[in-house]
Amino acid sequence: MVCVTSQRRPSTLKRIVPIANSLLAALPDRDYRRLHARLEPVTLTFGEVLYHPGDPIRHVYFPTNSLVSLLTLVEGHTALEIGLVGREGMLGIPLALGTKDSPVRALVQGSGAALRIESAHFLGQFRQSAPLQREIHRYIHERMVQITQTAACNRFHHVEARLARWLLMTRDRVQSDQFRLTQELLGCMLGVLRVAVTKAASALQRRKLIHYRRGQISILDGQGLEAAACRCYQVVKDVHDRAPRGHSTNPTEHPSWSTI
Amino acid sequence: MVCVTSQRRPSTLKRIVPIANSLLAALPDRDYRRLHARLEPVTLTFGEVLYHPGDPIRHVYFPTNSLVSLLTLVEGHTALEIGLVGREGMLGIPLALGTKDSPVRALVQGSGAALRIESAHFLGQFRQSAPLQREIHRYIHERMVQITQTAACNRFHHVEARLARWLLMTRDRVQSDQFRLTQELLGCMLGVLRVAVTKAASALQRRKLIHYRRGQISILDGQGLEAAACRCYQVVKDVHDRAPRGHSTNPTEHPSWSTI
DNA sequence: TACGCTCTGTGCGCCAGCGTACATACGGCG
DNA sequence: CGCCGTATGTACGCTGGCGCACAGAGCGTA
Repeated sequence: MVCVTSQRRPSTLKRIVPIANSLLAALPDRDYRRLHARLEPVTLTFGEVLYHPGDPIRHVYFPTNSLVSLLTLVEGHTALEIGLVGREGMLGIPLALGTKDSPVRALVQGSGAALRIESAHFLGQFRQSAPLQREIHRYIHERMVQITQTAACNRFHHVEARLARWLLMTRDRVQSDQFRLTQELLGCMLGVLRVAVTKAASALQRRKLIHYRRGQISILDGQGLEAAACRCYQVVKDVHDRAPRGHSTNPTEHPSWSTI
Repeated sequence: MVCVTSQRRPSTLKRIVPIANSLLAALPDRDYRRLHARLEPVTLTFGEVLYHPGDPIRHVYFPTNSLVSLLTLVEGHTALEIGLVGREGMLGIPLALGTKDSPVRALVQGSGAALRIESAHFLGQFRQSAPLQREIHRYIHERMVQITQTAACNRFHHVEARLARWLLMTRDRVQSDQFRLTQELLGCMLGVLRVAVTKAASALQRRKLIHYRRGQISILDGQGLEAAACRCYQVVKDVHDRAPRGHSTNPTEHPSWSTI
């Protein structure tokens, strides 16, 4: 596991910490240290909105154990989720692509920690560090695949399968079989009415795949849930797992979402 | 209008030609010339498949007056379009992001010309030319917005509005009010049955917005069609139109899709 | 303990799009 | 000219999700 000691510089992190974000963990020490000087640990709380559509991006965020979902707003309509970002990713891709404003809303879905860096500093680092560019480019590709798959999934698959997929994706990112989430919110994510979520969730619960109680949800049978989900889950996961990443000293270092 | 003479090098293009692809046209002369040595003019014909999902990308294409649509395949299902590329864009984004394989199918929708370059050469140029990087980054962002909007559109809007949007998008890219296209194909694009397209197209025709006859479609009333389409059309168009591009000698050079 | 808020479950009429089948129109070709 | 393949139009039963309304259930708080 990659660790970094902040011995040479007075840092906001006083102790030896594992790098709990995959993008950062994949950087060579030299590049990470440079970045680290500008990184600020923050706590994200459920419901917080990090980006509003059309507003300038102030910070780039690297979630560690928090979870953020990206929503697109369609004229009056309730939102639709088009991306889910956890420790495997980052928020603020448009900056890396030369755009100042976020086209989407970033909503904190699971409270937790993240590292953030001011936009100007991020851009400076991004220009300097080829490894950072590589990692971020890889992640952008991953996210494009994710959006694409989600688009098709939303079009073709039924609520129950999509719900199962969403739960699995969330599990992978928070690395836990339990998390908080109301059906109301889930409706937004999936772009369906709350009642549709209720029906689908009830069905999954009857099949003993999940347990649901007042916003607290537990996955009881991951295998079964994967079977209930559409293939879209595997497709996106495969793209992530197969992607080569990091400074290739140890290729087995990052085999899956659940590894740093 | 930007023109390039190929006076200093024996070139595949023997005469002075306007650069009919926006991405290329936005490059400074120096960068364009370097690229030009490796560019090969090709003719794309309707139905041709440029990329198969999972296969390595052999060339990067810059359509000039051809039209290519990007389709994602979902297990057995008929395809779903998630991008439409004309003279304003390029094919082969994954290469620029460090991935060798195309995740989507690229299907030639409208016969016409394009410029292409071998992947290895493209990567060389991409690494060398900051303006090329800037342009492509801008375009990647544009395309992410496009996919995002399409995802939401496919979820929320009805076939008739989506059809209208698709026709307008195509018009912008081929710069003509007429083009060939069967309802069968349109069904794939929109992810609906052919009969649904028939109904929607008939409705638009009854309203004198379009004229349809055996695969030959004409837009009669662009204004009316825009009114019939969902806002998604404007949203994506605005992102394109507002984006600053090119070597900023003449900012009014590229106000819209219909300008080089 | 009682109230109120939030979250979840159920019912019902409605409609867009599905899936399928079949009918018609156009146009190229022998 | 007649044939055939392709493109388009129409019909009909089915179903998933919409939109709305309302009922119960858990939990915090006064």
